[in-house]
Amino acid sequence: MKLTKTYDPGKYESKIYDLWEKHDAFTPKHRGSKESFSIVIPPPNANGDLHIGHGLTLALEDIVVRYHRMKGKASLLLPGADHAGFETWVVYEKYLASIGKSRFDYSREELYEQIWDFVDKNKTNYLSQFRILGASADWKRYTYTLDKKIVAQAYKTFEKMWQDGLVYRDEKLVNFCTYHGTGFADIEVTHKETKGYLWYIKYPLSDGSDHITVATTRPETMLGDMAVAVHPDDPRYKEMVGKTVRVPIVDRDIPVIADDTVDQTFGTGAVKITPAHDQNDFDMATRHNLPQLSVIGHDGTMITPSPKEYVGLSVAVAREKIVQELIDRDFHEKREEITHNVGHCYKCGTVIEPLLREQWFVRVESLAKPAIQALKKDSIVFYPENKKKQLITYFENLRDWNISRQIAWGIPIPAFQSSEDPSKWIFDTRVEEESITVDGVVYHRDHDVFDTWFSSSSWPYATLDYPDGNDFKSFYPLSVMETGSDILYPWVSRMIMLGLYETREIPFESVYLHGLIQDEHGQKMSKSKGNVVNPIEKVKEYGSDAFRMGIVSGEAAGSNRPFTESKIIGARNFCNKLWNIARFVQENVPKDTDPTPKAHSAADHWLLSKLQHTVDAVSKNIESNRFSEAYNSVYHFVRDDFADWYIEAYKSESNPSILHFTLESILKISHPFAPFITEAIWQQLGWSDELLITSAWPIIPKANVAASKDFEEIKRVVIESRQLILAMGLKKPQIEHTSPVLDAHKEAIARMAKLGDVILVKKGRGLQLLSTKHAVWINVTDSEIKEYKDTIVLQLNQQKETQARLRQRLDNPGYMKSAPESIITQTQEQLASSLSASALLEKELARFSN
RNA sequence: GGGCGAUUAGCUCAGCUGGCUAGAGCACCUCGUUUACACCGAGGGGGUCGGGGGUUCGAGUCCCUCAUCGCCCACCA
Repeated sequence: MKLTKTYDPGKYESKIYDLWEKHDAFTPKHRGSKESFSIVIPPPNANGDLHIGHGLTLALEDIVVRYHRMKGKASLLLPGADHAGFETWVVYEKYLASIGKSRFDYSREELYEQIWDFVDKNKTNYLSQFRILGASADWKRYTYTLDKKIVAQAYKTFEKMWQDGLVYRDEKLVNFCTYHGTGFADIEVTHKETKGYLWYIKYPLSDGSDHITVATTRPETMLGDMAVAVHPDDPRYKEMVGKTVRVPIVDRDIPVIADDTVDQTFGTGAVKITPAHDQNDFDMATRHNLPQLSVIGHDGTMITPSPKEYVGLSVAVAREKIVQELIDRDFHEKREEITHNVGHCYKCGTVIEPLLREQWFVRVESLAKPAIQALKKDSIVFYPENKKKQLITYFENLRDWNISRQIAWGIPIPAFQSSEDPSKWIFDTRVEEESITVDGVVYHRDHDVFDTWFSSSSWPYATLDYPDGNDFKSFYPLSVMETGSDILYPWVSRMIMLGLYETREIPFESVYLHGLIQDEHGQKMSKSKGNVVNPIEKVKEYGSDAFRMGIVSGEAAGSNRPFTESKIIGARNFCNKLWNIARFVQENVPKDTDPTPKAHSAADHWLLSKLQHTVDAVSKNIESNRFSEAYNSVYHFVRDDFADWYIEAYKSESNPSILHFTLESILKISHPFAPFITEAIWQQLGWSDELLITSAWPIIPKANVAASKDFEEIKRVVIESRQLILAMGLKKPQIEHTSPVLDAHKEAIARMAKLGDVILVKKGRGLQLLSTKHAVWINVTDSEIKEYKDTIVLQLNQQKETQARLRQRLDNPGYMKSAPESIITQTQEQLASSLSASALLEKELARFSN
């Protein structure tokens, strides 16, 4: 079948994807290699549409997987979806609000059911988007984070930790969003520079002898103050340590304590301690055995034991009222403006309240230790490398991990509390029951659910049917974990810890972290700014292949990068180039052509050697995760070497076997980047019964070096002729030369440089070319050369400068002593060629000296 | 406060372990429709590689320092 004149992606893409699926091409199979290669896709939120970051993720992962598949390895790209606990919860709450309801209108069970259906309905969206982006994912292995096996794995992990004493229940400060009514892990809190006030408040000594002034940004928490702390060496307060002060308004006596974490230079050097509402104070209280007193509730309002007139007020209102009362009663000294960091809910922006709450915690120390060791031993390779060090630091400073979340959407925590002894909890997976009876005692289920990251931390092995599944044996540890650098801490860190804990192995051999895709001006994409780029729209506009190549071009591990539409356009144009090359080849390769490449001409040898370099470079760069470089190699080989030089030369010197072989090779090395168009061409050519996607990565026969150098000379003659023709305004001039090599390719040279004729002579006339080792003259008149004199002078000067620089280098004893021989030889050759060029130029000038 | 990174052509960025006469894409200028392609081809202009210092025969590349920008972490009340 003949190819149409232009490539229309919309006409081919979905058909090609169907073809792959029909042939089961995504199922991992060994094709000549015993090795396996595996990537599990970081599961996107099942409820949402894919964004540009997913586009990048899928492009990168699919490139690698397609490459290894063609290398003959059993290659797995495992797709999945995330129930995305809190993320989806927020979306659903918004939906409820839009229909005039709220979470308080339903029971937890009702909410869970509703959200399940809600997600199920939206899920199809992004599943089709995976296909549009060309992901060669094995759909038979598709996994959802609420699938039975994933939940079962989460319960197994929890149970194991329970038995190993790694989970415990404790009343600690948690980062609580009073709007969403749930706690967060430390990393889920966003700290923002916020303007506020620093209030100076007088706390009188109980004996009435004096007072201490404390500075605070949160006067309302003074209702829960349990101490005033000063630095032990602070001379201002030495006398007061051990005495008590009376908290204004509530008139409670609290001790003055000494603790060396107090900063003497901040505020007054005296700090009020509110253990129930500040992490720092909580830690200090623990050290000094102080009790905790909660005065703020989980809904963000003041609670008893605050004075009656404060109970029920929001924190902000209570703050104003307290300050006013302090002023009225003369406890207020002054107020300063201050900028400080305040934790906010990353979703709704509500100020996070540290509140006391009983939660499940994971003891991280014994989990982090093996992880640190593994990283220090370089068991996992990081791209970029520096992320490894950052992760080690993170592990070393990790606090215990709060895994309870107070939302309905998620995996219920399999723990039940004794109705007789509230401090007694048992592990049980009958979470569909509200309460259970064990040994005659009734137990009530914990209503909280797991932090999403807790269950998704087992993703690398739970998806592979750990511990007994075949997939686990074949594909674990994963070859690469490719994900966004923003989830290095919340996800990657935990997969490493839990992977080591459960499977005793690292979960993946390497980690590739991509940066954020920003808009064209380097701004973060966000709905409110209206600068969000939808990958699916770009695919519709330019084709899936163009999107992939455009998004990969310029990609470097770890760094953020602006979205550049022009790169996608460039890639689209490249697709068209591929298409038209194929058309040319199709028209010029007869049906019965022997596909074994047989190089005859200089161009043939040159092309094969370039192709070999390209295949090597592409392989090497993909294997070292340098995707942009790999793509560039393909791009330049196709455009520059094959299209601009070989095909042009081919029009005078044909060799169908090389054309056939090279096009096949081009389709193969382009396939990981542009899977659709390459397969479409492959199918249309009909040269092979197999699919391109499962064909073998090309092996290139060795080329003759001397012959391929001959073509380099031919190129030089052509290029310089073109330059002179344009610079001197010539029309189809002829060139004369003394070289049998050039003579053998005179038609190609004449055609490419648009020359009238290429003539073999004993001694030529006109202006001699500088860039080739052959003696070549472009046939121009003396008067034309004379007009060109200025340029000749310029060129001569440049050559002289070059020579001076090279001579200086060669005259330098240090250089001659230390530089490697190859570099010295190179310098000598450069000098020699510059000298011969300047000799020619001087000869010309001598002729026109007057 | 700590850590990490960036600063190279008008724009967006490559430049891996020091050898570069500093590259690419887009944009720009000139020329061109030769039967694959105008989603094209040929040619060209444009950078003292943020400033300063150092190591070296040699530095965009290594070290120090300053400046600017960005990101992450952190309990300065």
